[in-house]
Amino acid sequence: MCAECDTKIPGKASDAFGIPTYDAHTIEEKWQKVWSEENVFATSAVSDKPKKYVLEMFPYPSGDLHMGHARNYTIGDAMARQARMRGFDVLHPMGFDAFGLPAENAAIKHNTQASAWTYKNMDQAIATMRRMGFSYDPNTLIKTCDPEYYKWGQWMFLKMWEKGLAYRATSPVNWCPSCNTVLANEQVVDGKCWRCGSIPQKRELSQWYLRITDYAQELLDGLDNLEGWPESVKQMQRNWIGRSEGAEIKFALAADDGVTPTDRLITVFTTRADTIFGVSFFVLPPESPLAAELVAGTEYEAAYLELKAATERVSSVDRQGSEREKNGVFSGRYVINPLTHKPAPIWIADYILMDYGTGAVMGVPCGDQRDFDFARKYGLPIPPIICEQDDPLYEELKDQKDMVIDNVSWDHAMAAEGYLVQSGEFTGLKGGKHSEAVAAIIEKLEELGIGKETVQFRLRDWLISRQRYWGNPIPMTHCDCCGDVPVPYEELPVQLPASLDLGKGETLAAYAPFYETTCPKCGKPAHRITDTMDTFTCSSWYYLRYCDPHNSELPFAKDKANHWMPVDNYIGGIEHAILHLLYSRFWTRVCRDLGLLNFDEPFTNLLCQGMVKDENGDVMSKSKGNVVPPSSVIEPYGADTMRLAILFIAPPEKDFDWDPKAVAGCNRFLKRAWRTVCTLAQTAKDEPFEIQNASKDSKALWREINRCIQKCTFDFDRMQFNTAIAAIMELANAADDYIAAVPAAERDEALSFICASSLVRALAPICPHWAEELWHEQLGQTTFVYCAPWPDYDEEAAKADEVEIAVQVTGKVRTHIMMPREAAKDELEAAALAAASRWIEGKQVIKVICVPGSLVNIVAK
RNA sequence: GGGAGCGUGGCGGAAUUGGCAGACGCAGUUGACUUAAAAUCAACCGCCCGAAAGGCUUGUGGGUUCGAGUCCCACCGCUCCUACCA
Repeated sequence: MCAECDTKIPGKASDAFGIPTYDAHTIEEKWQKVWSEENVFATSAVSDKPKKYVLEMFPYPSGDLHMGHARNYTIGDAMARQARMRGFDVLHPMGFDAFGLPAENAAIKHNTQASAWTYKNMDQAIATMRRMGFSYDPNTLIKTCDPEYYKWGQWMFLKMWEKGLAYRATSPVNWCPSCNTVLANEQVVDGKCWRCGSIPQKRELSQWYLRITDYAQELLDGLDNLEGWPESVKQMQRNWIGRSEGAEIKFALAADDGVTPTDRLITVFTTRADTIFGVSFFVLPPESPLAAELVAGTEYEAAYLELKAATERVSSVDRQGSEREKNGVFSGRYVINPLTHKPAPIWIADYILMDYGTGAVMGVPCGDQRDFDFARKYGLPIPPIICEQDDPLYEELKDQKDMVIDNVSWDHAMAAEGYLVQSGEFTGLKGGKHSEAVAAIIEKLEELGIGKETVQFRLRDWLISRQRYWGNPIPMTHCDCCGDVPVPYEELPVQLPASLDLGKGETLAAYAPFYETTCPKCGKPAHRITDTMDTFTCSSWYYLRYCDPHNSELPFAKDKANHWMPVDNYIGGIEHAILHLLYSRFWTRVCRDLGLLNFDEPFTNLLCQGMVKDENGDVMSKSKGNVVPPSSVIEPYGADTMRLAILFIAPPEKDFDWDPKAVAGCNRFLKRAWRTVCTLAQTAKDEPFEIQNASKDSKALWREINRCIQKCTFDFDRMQFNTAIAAIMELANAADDYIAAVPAAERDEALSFICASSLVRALAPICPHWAEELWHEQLGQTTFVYCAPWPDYDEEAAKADEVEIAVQVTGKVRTHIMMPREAAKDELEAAALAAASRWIEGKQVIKVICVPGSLVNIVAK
């Protein structure tokens, strides 16, 4: 910059001391061009070095990248670059999750093609990635909407079909009326569509599923071994899989007299078999076909139909929540309790779900709050069958022969812990989930052949059909005589037609050139399946394709996947804790069982980065108008300041509030450290440092260098970039102290070089352009700093010869003494006692604790 | 209702895992340079009392220990996830 008029002076500006100005834009453009031309980010050749696969979750190209992407990719890029410097073979790829509904909506709005919109956005995102200096191998750039990629998704679908892992079924599904498609269970978030927030409707449709429930137990067990995953994510997956241990129990339907058991059995699932003596009613959901059958043609039918209609009118979001009042009607029929042989009335109620367990529940108001609420509302009995041992009720009821059927003083169900009463031979046993009472009663039921121990999962099969255009077509045909017939492998991929006019409302289902086909089996005219696959199928295996991105024979070669996988560091947002991360764990296991690879888990270490919020701690959003685009930092300060700020302001897993002042502070540091390196470079010589003859100042700086690199190396390993940067700042401060204290002519040339080169290399993964420029122009290096070795450190050299020892008297720091680092315990003790004489005078020293190199605690009374 | 996590200066956050709390940075105060401002540089910067010596301090209360931000128990507060899942 010109000091007078603030315009930029072309060429290399420098100050009175011959130090060039730090001009971020010029050097960033310069090195981005060189890196690209020299193809320096190509994946390292497979060698005998250890491998490291660093992966950031690929973006959906909905526009340009935002701060969340910038943070995600900066973390990964720093990891990948440092791993390369540490001597790993590194795979660091990037691509795009390019199928999806926003492209269709944009195409309609702007009267263009979904593909055109998608490719344009991808180009823009690629340009921003380049401007950020990210080190992606361009050879791995996968776009999931390319036929070379989605062909293999279809291929794997067919393999799953052959193994029975893909199937078609008709069942009630979540239909989003705004997106005009069905949604997977995982995609109904808070009772709303995950994408648009509309409330899905239940529809009975024939849809395609992947059998993820076959892997429920394995997916659950696998979590225990994922030590590199955040506990919160593992817990979310555990909850989602939702394993419940319990029992299935058969209740006989009573004949019309209400007391005589018939042969017709109705099965319930319960986790609380111990409470079976407290069953005072029985409940079916309104959607239950059995419920409809029981009331058909009876006086109860009208009330039932009304309840059913009312339930259907209530949206699923309103039906959820325990606050909602429970509604039910009596069916007129009874079941017989298999242990008490007493009848219980069958009710039909809206708080029971058709698709969990067996779709029938035994009502135990004493042990379950929901059943309790329902019983109170409809005046059903609440027989006490469980209570605390110190409750007077316990003594009263434990030997009771005739059933006491209610205790009107109760206002809520009993807590889980308690002991059984009024429960026949089981009275006195401890009840609760997994209790001895549960075990005893299940044993009894099994003996009688009317029940068995069983495990229930909450996880449902993965519904992958989408009635949308911009996705991967399901490679199946339907023939009137042969049924569902797979498209032969040699005809893959089933190509998406490019010319669909979405603006005119054309859909795949109504587009004859797409759906008209012939049956691969019998050759007669047939109908192509027009559903496309959920985009989460595309993102469930992209990390495998990166290992072998151009394979035309297979999705990926087994040896390449086995070499690079699993991903060593996977970085992305917590919003994928269930959806993407669970699907990918499933898909990897399917690939394993198809013989495509040899491991179970795709991601060894997972880092969920926190959100980037605005200055007030609010989430950035277009509607709030508080979005800070990456360009607003890159333009004034450059990409290196942006990268430094993102990593320095907060640890990666925490949310961070955008603070423009702190960003300016990071830019200030880069400028200051630039001057520090340039100043050191003026007296630098690349030769070994001789510590023996070094001055006191030199020795101190040498120690700081080693301390900094040790700390930095440790912090990179645990991905705590904020403290790594703090250590680099400390070294820069120490170097400034050295420069201030020692005149240029007296500076140690070897040390000057080592210090400058350590600063440059330690910061290189974080601020690569800054480092590359100084590495070449100030330190005269000819290789790329990207390929330079990570600086070494000497643990011994990082320690001071003389250390300050804290002297405590009974746990309180009173004074400090300087001691040689290797001082023996008795020396330390003697020195400390002398130094602390003031505080221990007249007291008796009971004992002295010496922690070498740190402190002495004198316990005195 | 169930689960997970967190609580440290004015702010973001450190603390080598039981050993000197507050690293590093932001903000702030004072000074230098400047006609002035910005930028830059230097010093200060948890709270209280004080002339000094000192005392207090990691949400609150208790415990273990020579020693606790860190471990244990109880409570208070916040955040996220999940939910008529039987």
